[in-house]
Amino acid sequence: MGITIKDIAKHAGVSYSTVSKALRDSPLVKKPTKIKIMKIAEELGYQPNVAARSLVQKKSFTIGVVWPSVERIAPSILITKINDLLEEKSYTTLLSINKVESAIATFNRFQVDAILVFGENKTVLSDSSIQTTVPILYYGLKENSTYPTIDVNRRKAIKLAVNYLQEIGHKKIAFIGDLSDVDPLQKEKAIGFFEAMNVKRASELPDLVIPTNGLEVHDGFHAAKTLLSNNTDITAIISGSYDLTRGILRATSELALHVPKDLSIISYDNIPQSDNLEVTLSTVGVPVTRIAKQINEALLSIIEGNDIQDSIILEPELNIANSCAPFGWYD
Amino acid sequence: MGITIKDIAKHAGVSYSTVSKALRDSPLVKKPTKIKIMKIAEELGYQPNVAARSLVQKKSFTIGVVWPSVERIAPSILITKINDLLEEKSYTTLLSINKVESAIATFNRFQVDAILVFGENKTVLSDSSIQTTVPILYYGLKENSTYPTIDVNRRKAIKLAVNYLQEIGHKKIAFIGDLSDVDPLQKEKAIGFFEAMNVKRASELPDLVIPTNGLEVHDGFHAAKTLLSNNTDITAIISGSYDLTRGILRATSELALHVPKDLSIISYDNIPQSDNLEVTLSTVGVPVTRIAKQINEALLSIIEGNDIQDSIILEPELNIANSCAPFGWYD
DNA sequence: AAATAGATTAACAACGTTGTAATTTTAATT
DNA sequence: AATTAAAATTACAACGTTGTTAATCTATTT
Repeated sequence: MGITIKDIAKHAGVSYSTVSKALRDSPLVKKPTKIKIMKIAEELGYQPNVAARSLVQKKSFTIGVVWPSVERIAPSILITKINDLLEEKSYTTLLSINKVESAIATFNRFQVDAILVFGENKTVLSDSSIQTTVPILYYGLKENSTYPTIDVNRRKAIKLAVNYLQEIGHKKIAFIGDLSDVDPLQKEKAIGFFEAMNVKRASELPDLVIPTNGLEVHDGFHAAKTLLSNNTDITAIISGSYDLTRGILRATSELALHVPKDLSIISYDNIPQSDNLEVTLSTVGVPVTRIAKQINEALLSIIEGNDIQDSIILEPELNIANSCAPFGWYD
Repeated sequence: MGITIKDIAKHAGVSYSTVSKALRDSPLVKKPTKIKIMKIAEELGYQPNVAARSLVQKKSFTIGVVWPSVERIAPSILITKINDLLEEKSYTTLLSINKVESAIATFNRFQVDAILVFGENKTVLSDSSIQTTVPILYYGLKENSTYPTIDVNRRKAIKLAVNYLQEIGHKKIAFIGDLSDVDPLQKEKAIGFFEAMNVKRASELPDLVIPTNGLEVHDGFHAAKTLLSNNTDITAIISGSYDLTRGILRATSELALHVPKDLSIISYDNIPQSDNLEVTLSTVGVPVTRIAKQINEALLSIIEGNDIQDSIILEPELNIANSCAPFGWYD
């Protein structure tokens, strides 16, 4: 069907091994022949056959990404970034939306060079259920997995936020986030809040912890409305995600509350601000670009066969912008 | 690295061609040997090498999906469905989030059996920029493409909704949707509304057409709030998407309006209702399961080499549930 | 002009699998 | 027990590519 190097060889009147070398710009072939061959390849619309190539090279220059939930928005920005970085190194990423085990099996059959698994909130899978000869990297919470993992210290992130707000004088600090048991990633954030506030559980701070049932904009909107109509003495809010924060801002503007004059907000997530919100957000978290870079490096490294140090926890940073101000600043 | 059929052959004391046949359950090998071989394969954790297989079979049992925007939620449900259907036929789907041209090139190198391109709102690409020997199927609006395309008659869908509402006595019918020029798919819906209402453009129905700047829940929420606080005589709303509808319902409940008593709603999109909204929605559109089935069939068909009739427009259907009622029904 | 080193090109095995043709084993018939 | 047909197994080429080794060409030196 497709054009092969043999077709090109015939057209060019050379052997097909010369064509192979020419196309990969080997120094073993003379410039003029190289140019001639490349031109013919171009004309014929030649596309190298990965199957054949990876069969002999045992390399496909492809990274398989296990992406069990296409529906989440947050990780999308991250995967796009990672994709771009890998493209620079002439790697291609391919996503699978199948169940983790079967996605990994598929990628093994395809002999991808590495597999990146996005830690799923629901399924924490045991290593034993996985069969792979391709190296695997996890992104997300490490539970009982022994595969190398990259994760963010979410707990510390929220603590940073609490501590900062306390330093600048805030006393009544609320937390809006998803506390549901199913998502360990979200739970980490809540625990960070509890620890920073010196309590053990949500019930000890009934007025300050507003659980949402998701991470969408309207979840934040509703939580904020509930919170702010009952508790007028709250001076600062920590939000569990970027989308929640957008909802919170929507609520404040509806209640005619000015940020940061009437209310300080620090948001988890450190993604480039796409929407034009009324204020630039103070955030806490690891910038996606940094996460992407780390994952990229780790991927490249495990491909080389260098076992990376088993687990990398990225430390969050605090970014102060215009959504928070010292307590009493405007009085 | 990986286990090959030759390894299995050695363990089983048979030739590797027997192993190949045994693993594909060929009638050419005796049952006992077959069983023995399969057990060994299982034990060794054998994974067939797609590269080698597709090299000789010229088939990879894989469908490449060009997925330029991982961030959209609506198509996610669809692709998940398609994935499931194809899995039944032992096909695997792999997504690429690269630019259309380069995604198609990648899939050609991988010798996938077919490529499914999700029509992107922004890029309407010309055929000439595409180099492919793998058959392509488009989902979405057909512009100047000559590739086979499957699309939904969005214009007619909205008309159906308008006509039905008129039949049951509604006069003041509003439309909430994205009218921005960048997305031809959304524009089609608006045109459907204009045509059904016998006007040429939005400006002729200033109070009845509420443009949103997106298709998210809060876009619907805001549009509905604007609409309903200015116009108390509106008796029915047609919504451009499922998410918008969710926002609209949020607004009505906040304004203490009862659906369908005070307001009838018909929503575009026909997806299985996951959230538990207060009412079951009357919808207009093509059920995702039907779209998925069509795409699935078309894909399988073009793989067989049967050129499908160039373009398939799916006709929408009206589903009446509890979110709309005849005008004056409750008086 | 012959010899030789260096540059360029060609030949060919290998990768893991499948399909076909060839061979061996088994069972049935005489 | 010898023949034969059927069943089961094996051998081997092929898929498109790469890397290594072998062959040829070119230019330089004598």
